[in-house]
Amino acid sequence: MTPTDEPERRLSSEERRSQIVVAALAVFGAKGYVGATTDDVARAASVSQPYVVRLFGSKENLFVAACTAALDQLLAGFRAAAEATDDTLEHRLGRAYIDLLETRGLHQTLTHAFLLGAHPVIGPVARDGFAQVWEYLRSLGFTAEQAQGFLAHGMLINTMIGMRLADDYDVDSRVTELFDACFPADKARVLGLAPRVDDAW
Amino acid sequence: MTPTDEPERRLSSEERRSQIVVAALAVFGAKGYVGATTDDVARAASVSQPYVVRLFGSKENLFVAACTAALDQLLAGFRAAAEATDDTLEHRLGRAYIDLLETRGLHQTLTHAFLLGAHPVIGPVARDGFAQVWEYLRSLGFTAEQAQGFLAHGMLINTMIGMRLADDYDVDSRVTELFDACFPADKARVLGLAPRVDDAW
DNA sequence: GTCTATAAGACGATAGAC
DNA sequence: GTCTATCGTCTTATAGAC
Repeated sequence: MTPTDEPERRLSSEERRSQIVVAALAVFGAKGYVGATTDDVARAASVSQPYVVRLFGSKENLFVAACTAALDQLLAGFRAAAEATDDTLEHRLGRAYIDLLETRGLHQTLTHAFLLGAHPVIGPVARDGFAQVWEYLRSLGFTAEQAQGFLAHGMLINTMIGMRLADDYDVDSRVTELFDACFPADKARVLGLAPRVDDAW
Repeated sequence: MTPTDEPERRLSSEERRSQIVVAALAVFGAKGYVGATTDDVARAASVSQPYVVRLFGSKENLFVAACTAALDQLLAGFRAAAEATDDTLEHRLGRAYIDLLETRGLHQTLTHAFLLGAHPVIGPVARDGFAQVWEYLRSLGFTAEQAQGFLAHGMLINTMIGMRLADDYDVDSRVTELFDACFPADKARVLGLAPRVDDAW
């Protein structure tokens, strides 16, 4: 009988699903919902393209599943940070947000979803997900103004990550200044975690 | 001889180009670079699809042209606001940014470009455009922290517009609160100008 | 649970007429 | 300056074998 860590063993449907969702986040994050193909995702997950479609029913479902997974991870990260006691609550949450860069494509997949508000299926998912984050921040005691400032900073981070601005750090002095202003504390960590232009998805 | 305002007269190449760019901003803004087709743009501009390709050479060129036009309008709006004297400089620029919602799709086309940093052609265009805005703000006397806060707020606005969050205003109380926090002064104007879910592009 | 083969459609781009 | 017709490619999804 094959040991459970054997690489080529058959995986359970659930294992494959979450494995494919991880690949989907990276691919959708880099290329967007329409720009990424189900074949891109399949290759990144080392399975065949029809199997991806078979497991999720459609590309649309896969994207929604990826968004849901991203939001779950985001809220889980926030919850863990909220329970810690070092530093300010806002700083802890901010650090948690940056730590999530380790899940490649998470921020950008969500950002892509946020941009597709006119899409009949993705739009509602995006609005609902965003509202959940808003409500969670408010439930932690953030005032509306604090929550707004926190989210604004987050959206700027998303933009810089999406632009692959880290590639120009130290090369282009204008960008260096922006990074320094944005991440007074953990600039180094951001530069280490940020995806780069030639990162494969 | 036909008067110059005759609707069906032949337009000069330059006139058509800018007319198509206007249509492209609306379409790319709503559907994204890959999601929007050259035929979508052609229909929105009331010309044939091959003609759009003929005029711009490729869809990629058209998108870059749309981004350039968006950035030009943005900087022009900022420059005009900088020369006024009512209100704070930051408030004037903020109002100018919101006024640009009248050019349908401008903010979102730029945001889509910002998300495609990994794209070999669009990525550099996005990074360069963003850097131009950053430098302009700094040249106006904004400190790095002020410019960062201003841009962060702008990115949050982009997100709310992209999500079509205005559709839920007054219906969904969570969103109402966010809007109120974001636009203490000109909430009504934003709600009036923001694109909605069923806006045709 | 996973693959190969493939059908069906959509899209960007070219050719060529007017 | 603008259109119609069309080619070739890419992509999602289905059928069916193992």
